Amino acid sequence: MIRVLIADDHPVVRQGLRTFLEIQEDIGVVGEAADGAEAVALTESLGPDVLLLDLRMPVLDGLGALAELSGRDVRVIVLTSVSDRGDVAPAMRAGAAGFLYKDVDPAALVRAIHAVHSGQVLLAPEAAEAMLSGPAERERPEHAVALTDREREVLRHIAAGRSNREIARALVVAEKTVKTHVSNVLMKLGVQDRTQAALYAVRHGLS
Amino acid sequence: MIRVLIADDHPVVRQGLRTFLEIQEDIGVVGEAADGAEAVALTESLGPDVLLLDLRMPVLDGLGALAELSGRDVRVIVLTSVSDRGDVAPAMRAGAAGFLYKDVDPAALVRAIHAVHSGQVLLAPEAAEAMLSGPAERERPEHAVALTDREREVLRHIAAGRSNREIARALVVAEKTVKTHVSNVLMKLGVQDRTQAALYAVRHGLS
DNA sequence: TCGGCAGTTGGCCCTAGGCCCACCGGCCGA
DNA sequence: TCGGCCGGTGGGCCTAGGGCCAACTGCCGA
Repeated sequence: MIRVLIADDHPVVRQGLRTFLEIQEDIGVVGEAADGAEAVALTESLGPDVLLLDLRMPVLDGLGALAELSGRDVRVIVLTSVSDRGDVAPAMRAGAAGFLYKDVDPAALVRAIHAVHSGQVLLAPEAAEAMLSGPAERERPEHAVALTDREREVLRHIAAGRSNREIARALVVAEKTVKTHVSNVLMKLGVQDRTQAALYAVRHGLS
Repeated sequence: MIRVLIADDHPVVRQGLRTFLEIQEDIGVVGEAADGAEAVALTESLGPDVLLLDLRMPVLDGLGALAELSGRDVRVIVLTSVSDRGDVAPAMRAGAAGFLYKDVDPAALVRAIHAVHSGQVLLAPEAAEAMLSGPAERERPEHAVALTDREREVLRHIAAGRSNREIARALVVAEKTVKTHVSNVLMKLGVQDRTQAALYAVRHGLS
């Protein structure tokens, strides 16, 4: 009997998975978590064999949960609806044993649970491709994100770890001007702070 | 019915695999090849769905056969007895959809054939590890830098772009505690702020 | 037993960072 | 000509971040 914990912020998804998995002979659902932190806590208290883990969740996202669970005796299958190539390698590196998308055939999901439970690692085709092409084959979302030349320049400096003051000195403008550009960059990238912007730049080859 | 071709230079192995696979309901063995070149030729003439391919074979080895079969409509599972990490990435890059060792549990092999036939990619644990550690077998300067376990954990969260408050929530400690760890991490890494620490972590494979 | 290490937490404080308002001038296409 | 875009700048303000002090507990080896 493989004990499975389901972590997804959508109750419908959790219910659907639970219903389907519990009609399997040798799979039992031991619990459900609605966010990453709860997933970690329940993993510790319930001791599941396999954790089905969404990536986009509140409080603590899937990658954060993976980091917390590093070293734990649980096999994690990432089950995500978002096809972001940039998620695959970090998730696998953080310890995921499977990376599947939510459109996976249910029979294939059951097989994946077995495979992963037996120690193997399993990837959806797109995820495998993302892993194989590696970090070099990055999208260039600056074309999609529409940063101005100046904003791009400021982002490069952020991604080099510089402070606003240092950037202002380098560009020979007021620090206030840099702050304006930084705010615009953060807004356009949809991130909260410069650290996330720097990570974004590195991950998307903007640095 | 999944049509399988078996390529291995040992008759006993071929016979054993054929016997076992043919008692499966939905798997049929369409042929056996004793070397890489024969594997390629039979793949072309018999059109199997899945090829079980040994790596160490005469005439043309497994990697060579993979290169020859590139673009063909066949899913290849490498089944090798040799645990050579250096074989994994080249095989996967050459188009293998699975990488297993000959000590694989027979039930797991059947599942692997199904998974691979459905388009997924599946790796034995050791093979997955070889893929993840990658060619850039980076130094792990955390050993040189001497971060404590907790500091390393906090650094991972920083490198995921989280705020002190978020990290505190995730680790179930006071924000003040996180700030202390962050300060220690910054000092030990010799950086000024969290952005630089995050970049350091990413660059040195600590994330 | 004692000292060092790790983890935790508090008080205090300063400033870098980021948001919200506003304005200016130059350029360019409708 | 006018409006939008871009780059530049200022005022004001709040808080997240980080440094500097301190203290406590538990663990473990000398």
